[in-house]
Amino acid sequence: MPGTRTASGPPRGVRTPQQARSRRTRERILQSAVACFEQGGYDETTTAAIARRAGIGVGTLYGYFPDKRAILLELLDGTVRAIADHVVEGLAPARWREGDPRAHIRALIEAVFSARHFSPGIQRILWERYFKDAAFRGAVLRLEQRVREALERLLRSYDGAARLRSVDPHAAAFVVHTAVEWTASRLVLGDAAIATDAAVEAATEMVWRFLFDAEAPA
Amino acid sequence: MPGTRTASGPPRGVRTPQQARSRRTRERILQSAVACFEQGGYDETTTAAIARRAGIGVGTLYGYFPDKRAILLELLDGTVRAIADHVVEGLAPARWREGDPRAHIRALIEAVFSARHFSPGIQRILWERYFKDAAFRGAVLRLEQRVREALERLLRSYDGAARLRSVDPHAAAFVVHTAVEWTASRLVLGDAAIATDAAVEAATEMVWRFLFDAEAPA
Amino acid sequence: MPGTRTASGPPRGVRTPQQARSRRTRERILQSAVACFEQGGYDETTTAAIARRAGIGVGTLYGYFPDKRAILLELLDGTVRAIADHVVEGLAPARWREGDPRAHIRALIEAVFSARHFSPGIQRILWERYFKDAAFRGAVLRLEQRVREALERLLRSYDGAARLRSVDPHAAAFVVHTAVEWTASRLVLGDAAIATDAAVEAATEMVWRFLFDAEAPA
Amino acid sequence: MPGTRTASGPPRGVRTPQQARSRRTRERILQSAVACFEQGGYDETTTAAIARRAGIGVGTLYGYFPDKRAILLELLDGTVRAIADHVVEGLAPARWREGDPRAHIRALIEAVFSARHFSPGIQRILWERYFKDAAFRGAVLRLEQRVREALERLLRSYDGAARLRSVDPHAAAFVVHTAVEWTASRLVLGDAAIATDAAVEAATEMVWRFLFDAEAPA
DNA sequence: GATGAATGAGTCTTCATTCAT
DNA sequence: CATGAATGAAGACTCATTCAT
Repeated sequence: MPGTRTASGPPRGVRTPQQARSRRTRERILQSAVACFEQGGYDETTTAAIARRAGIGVGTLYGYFPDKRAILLELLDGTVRAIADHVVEGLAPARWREGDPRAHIRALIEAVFSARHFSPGIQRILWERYFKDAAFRGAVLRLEQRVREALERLLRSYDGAARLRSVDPHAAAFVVHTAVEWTASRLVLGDAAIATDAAVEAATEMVWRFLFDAEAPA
Repeated sequence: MPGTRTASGPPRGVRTPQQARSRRTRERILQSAVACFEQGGYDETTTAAIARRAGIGVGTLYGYFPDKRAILLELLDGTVRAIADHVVEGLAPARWREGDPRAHIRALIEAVFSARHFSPGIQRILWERYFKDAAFRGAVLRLEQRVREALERLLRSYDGAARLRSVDPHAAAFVVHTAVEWTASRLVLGDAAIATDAAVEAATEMVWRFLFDAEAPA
Repeated sequence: MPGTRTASGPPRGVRTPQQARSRRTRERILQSAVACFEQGGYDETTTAAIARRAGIGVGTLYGYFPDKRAILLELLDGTVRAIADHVVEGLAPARWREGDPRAHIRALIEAVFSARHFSPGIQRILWERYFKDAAFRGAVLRLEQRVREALERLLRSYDGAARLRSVDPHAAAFVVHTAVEWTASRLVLGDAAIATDAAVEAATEMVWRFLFDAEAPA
Repeated sequence: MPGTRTASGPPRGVRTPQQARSRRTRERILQSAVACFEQGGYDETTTAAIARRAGIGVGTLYGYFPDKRAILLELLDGTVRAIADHVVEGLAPARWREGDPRAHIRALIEAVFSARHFSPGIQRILWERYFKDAAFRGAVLRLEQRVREALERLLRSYDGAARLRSVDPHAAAFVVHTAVEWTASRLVLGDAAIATDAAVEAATEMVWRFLFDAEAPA
């Protein structure tokens, strides 16, 4: 329940959005923040700039968020958590009972890539903050942890498969997750001259061969 | 004006010890910078702090480096470039003509992991700056590019191999490089509760199966 | 527009309860202000905090008082003026015609001490503002002036007394008033490890000996 | 030893004045601060204003003092502590062995009055902060405590005297000190239309009669 | 009359860089 | 060459007050 306060202190800028206008203002702030962050990075973006672009006063902004960082955290929830939730869902063992594992892998990787494509600027800020802000890093780590655990659970559920028998599911989950995450991030950030399709295909192949495939293509 | 000579240049004999001292001062600055950056991050470290720890005045520091960022760039050369050089060397096709590919892969991955282990603080700063400083990112990208190209060249030199025939070497190089790089980085930064050995093993297995292996383990 | 009447003014009967409610709201604001001021000081207390604690909106508060300072001024009238009035009354020469002067002195000092004890927080704010706000200082000075004048008048009415003959009544009034006022204030604020009784006794003795007594205690 | 630091942190603006120019700059800051504080009060004075009046940049100011409050504290030491030291000295029992007690009293009170006259603006700020800043209040209280204790010690050393026998020295010291302190302060601040001489005389008479005199003037 | 969202001027403080000594 | 005092632009955040609903 956001907005709930324990004691008696002042509401330190947590104008709970109950009215329509309020909600719209809040939304405008977030959108402005994304645009500013994308353009100039987090540190370089001033709260005044966010407010100006949102067409409001600085004070108003502080009525909705306790500080600059809170805006970023909110953005994280809206973006990264959504991706994580989707991936965790896609890793539910029940889904993998039927159908081709390779197709499943490809679908998931594709989802990750396209999700990250949605707001490349946020990706950049995400990693920028990750190394500078311990609390932020913690939040990201928790989300990643959920994904890794879901992946590990899936791998363990396949324990009959030949390839998986000889691999530590914990380490495998870590490596696979890390590989896909970073490939997607770097690609989205334009750090490589690779077509997205080709990258998805290569990543899929790598993961599939690692975890499932055992036959040489003719 | 003490030390001013009319037109003949400084005497040969005096110069050398000065240069030696100069080199030592430069070295002290770099060491101090590493320590400071590791402790508090790049942005949070003031040039005054670096100078103090190096036992010199701020002005002196600016006699050796044009600005704060130059120190970091220098550090990058000393750390990241060394790793890159080593990896590029290890990827020379000539070396892979004989011996077990899996052993080669493992050796390289191990080298990357242990190299990055050497100065985890620098790793952190490396990535922190990567997302904030375009020029810095460019420098890193150029180093990475060299590695990826070496890797791609190696893959192409194996064109007879069954597995590699069905994979785009460019994309494969990108995916493999990205996966190993990030796995090593995150591990070094303590972002995962995985033993280094297990991670190396898993990464090796993934890359090997992706690129070479075609038989199911008995 | 509910409640709008054409041209006849509001009905007599309805007004009174509104005024009563108004008075109650006003009272609530003052009480809230006292509590807030005591807790955190004047400057640190925000108008929003006062309103919240009073259970009303900020705008409403501004319907009852033109600004923050006006609330304080009102409080001053309710607290300090009451003390001053009481003391002035107690200094009326008519009262001192009969009875023991020492008993009178003691009674007055006691009254001052206990009055100030009533709301120590207000005492703190009183002096805090005194030095910061010229208008406020003026208001306090006027109240003090009345007390000093009453005291001076009393002293002059005693002009037969031996001790008083050799003292300038104006200066004496100032010194006595100032001494008692500050002793009471500092004590109430907990700035000294002295029992109130002991302080009252000492102050009484000092004033009495100064103004009246001429015999050494046996 | 000001400027001594325990651990390794940066010297947070404590440019220790060892060079002549440095000392002069420091002095200029303090003088400017006094002038600004006197003119507009502590809270209202911005660090920028102090710097401007001192003819230096803001940053320079922060090189000499960690923050605004430190400047005030320094001022306190230079002003109030000096008065306290002088008074404590004047209260040494040895000095009172010979000579007229009344003359001693008068001399001390005169000293207090004239000392406070020296920098009335500082007096105002002193009391302004006293009620707002707990640490500051603590510092003042400690100084006062020293004076009160010296006074109490003096009173106890007189234990043969008739008047003193019937008075609690602790309470008496508190009352006398408080009375003189506040009379001097209020007078210096121009809060009363009394000539300084008359006030000194009245205060002296009050204290003397309280503590020593037992005979009615003929 | 009540409300509370919006306002924005104003404050302290930091730090990379320069330059007179 | 070394030094470190001086600089001043820049930024996050607060809060008394207003006014549209």
